[in-house]
Amino acid sequence: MACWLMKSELDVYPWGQLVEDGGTHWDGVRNYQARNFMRDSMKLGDLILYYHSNCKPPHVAGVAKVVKEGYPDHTSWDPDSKYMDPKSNPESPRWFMVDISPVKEMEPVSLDDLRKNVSLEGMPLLARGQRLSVQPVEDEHFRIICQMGGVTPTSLGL
DNA sequence: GCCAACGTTGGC
DNA sequence: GCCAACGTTGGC
Repeated sequence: MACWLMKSELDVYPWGQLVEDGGTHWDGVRNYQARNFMRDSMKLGDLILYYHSNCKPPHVAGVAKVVKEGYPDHTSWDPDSKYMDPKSNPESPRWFMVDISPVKEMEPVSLDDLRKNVSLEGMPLLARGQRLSVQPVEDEHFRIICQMGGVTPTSLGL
């Protein structure tokens, strides 16, 4: 099983909304690297750190999991969607998404706390200038962040 | 609100 | 295929 981190802007789709909805399809990603992860790499049951960006402070808010593997993002050919891409269509979809569901809420772990933890050095999230909205997380880093948020990794099967 | 970083676009 | 211009992300 692989581990991931997904960013959501706090005022766009917060963790609480994911919990309320019971899950969601992760539409609207329009970056090739992120798309490739969702289309090719994310597998059923993979765990995800749910990260709130564009807020003070930015933080990890919970753990989610993949409940449906990559499939075409239909909003990419929906003329009413702000994510519409004229180069995508049902016959030749350009963009993909996965479905995720909440697993466990955690005590917020701020970006600053992540930066202070030397065990997390090398995490892509902490690299200068990075802005990938879907990114892989090493298992060990995942476990550490869970613990920082008061969640026991073994309770997640890690 | 600023701006650094970086991805994409499009002229050549 | 290069690269300047432009748009977006996202921390600060």
